[in-house]
Parts: sequence; structure tokens; C-alpha cells
Amino acid sequence: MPELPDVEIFKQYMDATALHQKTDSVRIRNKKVLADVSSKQLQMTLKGRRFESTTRHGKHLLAQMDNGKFLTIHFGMTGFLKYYKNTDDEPEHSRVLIRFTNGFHLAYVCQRMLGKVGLADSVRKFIEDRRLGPDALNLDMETFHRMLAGKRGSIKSALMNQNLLAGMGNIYSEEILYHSGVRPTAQVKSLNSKTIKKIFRNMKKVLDRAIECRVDPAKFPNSYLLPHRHKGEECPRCGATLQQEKVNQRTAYYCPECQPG
DNA sequence: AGTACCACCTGACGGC
DNA sequence: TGCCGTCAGGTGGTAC
Repeated sequence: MPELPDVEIFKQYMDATALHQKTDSVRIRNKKVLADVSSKQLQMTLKGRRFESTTRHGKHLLAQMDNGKFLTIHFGMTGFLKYYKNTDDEPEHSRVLIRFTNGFHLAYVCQRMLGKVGLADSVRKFIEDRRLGPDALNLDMETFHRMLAGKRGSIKSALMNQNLLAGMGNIYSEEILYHSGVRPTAQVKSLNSKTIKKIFRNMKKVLDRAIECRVDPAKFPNSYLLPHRHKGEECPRCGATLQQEKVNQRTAYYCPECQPG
């Protein structure tokens, strides 16, 4: 699930709950989710600290502690955070549990364990190490235009390429192309300047709207593709049957009428 | 540089 | 009911 808007909501959730609480102990339920850090190392680094602020870059959440270090969280396809008090309320598939001195817990939940929890010294270094592009909500049109210049391959692959720009996955790249009237398979080099600008504007619009809706599917406008992306469903705009196609091994839905090329 | 394929994981769903 | 293949919104490695 988690793409940029989802992670932004997790950030807001963490800001509203675990921030400024003193940590008591850390329990690792499954160390497969640890990224280049041992259980002991993570426990030692977190113990007795407070999270002071959070930063999101693309699909990554980084929480800075009062020792300057960052806890880094990636959510894979099934990850989320849960703040709760009673031990009985520990969610299923909890992988890392942080207990605070106020008796509350913050659980990193990740059913499929495709996400990662780790440590970083700085946001800049974390981004560099992972070769992440600029955050999709934090770049201007010129940069966007420049980064696509000379790119081969489909526009959907480009939008989903975290090294190019960070934050978009299958769902939102698809949604943005739907609003822009561009087929997911369209080659980047076939798009004119006007279309690129349109895609850029829609990227901002769609991501902002998703955050505004708190990524609750029920709150999305009916004119969005997201609530309709099921086999055989109709385009909310023109009524044509939505098509699906594999683009880079991922299912891409589109409207054959509204997205001609 | 881009893409195909596989791997990492778990669970839901549909067909038989 | 059970077994099996397929699929799921992510990422990384390898081979072409």
C-alpha cells in the first residue's frame, strides 16, 4: 500500500502520538525487517531517547532522536504504524515494538515483511546512499522536465523510478496518468512539453488530494481511478470499460478512451 | 539505460 | 474442504 501519501499520513500519525515520548525498551519480533542493523544495535541506539521530529522523503519516514540519529522506516507493501497502550492491543504482524515510559507502545506492523527499519546519521546521507531522487512533492517543474529529458522507456516506469523522483508507486503513477490523459505505456520521448507540464501539475494535485483524503478510499472523489480499478469496471468519466496491461511487470489500469496516447 | 525475471514474504481469492 | 496457481499498492540483484 504505502506510497507517498500513505507515508505522509504515517508521519502525521507519529507526530501526533509517539513524538517527544521517552523510550523505555525496544523489542524486535522479527529481525528480517531490520536494515543493516542488529537487534542489539537498534535497541541500544533507541533506549532512553525521545523522537524529536520526523521527515518524509518519498516513501521513507525518518524520525530524529535527541541523540541526533534517525530511525528510518520503510513500509514495503503492507506496513503501517500503531500507537497503543495495552499490551493486549498489540496488532497482528508487529515486527518492531517501541515501548515508552508513559506505558504506550509504537508498533511497526508489516505483514509481508517487505519493509525495513534501520538507522541513519542524517537525512542527506540516507538519501544519497539510496540514490533517491527528489521528493515528488518537493520539486519544481523545471527539475521535473529536466529529469525526463532524454529518458527512454515508458512514462509510468519513469514516474515509479525512485532514483528519478521519490514517492510514487503503482497506484499513484497510474492515477496521475489517468488525469493527464496519457497511457501508462506511452514513451517518455513521445511526450511534448505541454503534456509533461500537465503530468507535473496532476502529480501535485493527485498527491495533495490523497493526503487531504487521508488516503481513505471512501473519501476519494468518484472521478478518481482508484475507487474503480477493478477488472471490468467503467471509467468514471466516459463509461468505457477500463483496460489493464502489464507495464514493467506491474498491472496498469487505464481508460482506452480518455487516455488515447 | 532500460527491461525481464527472479527473489524476498504472507495471505486472499478463485477454480477445480 | 482442500489444494494450487495467481495476484497484491515495494524493492533489489542479475543478466541481457
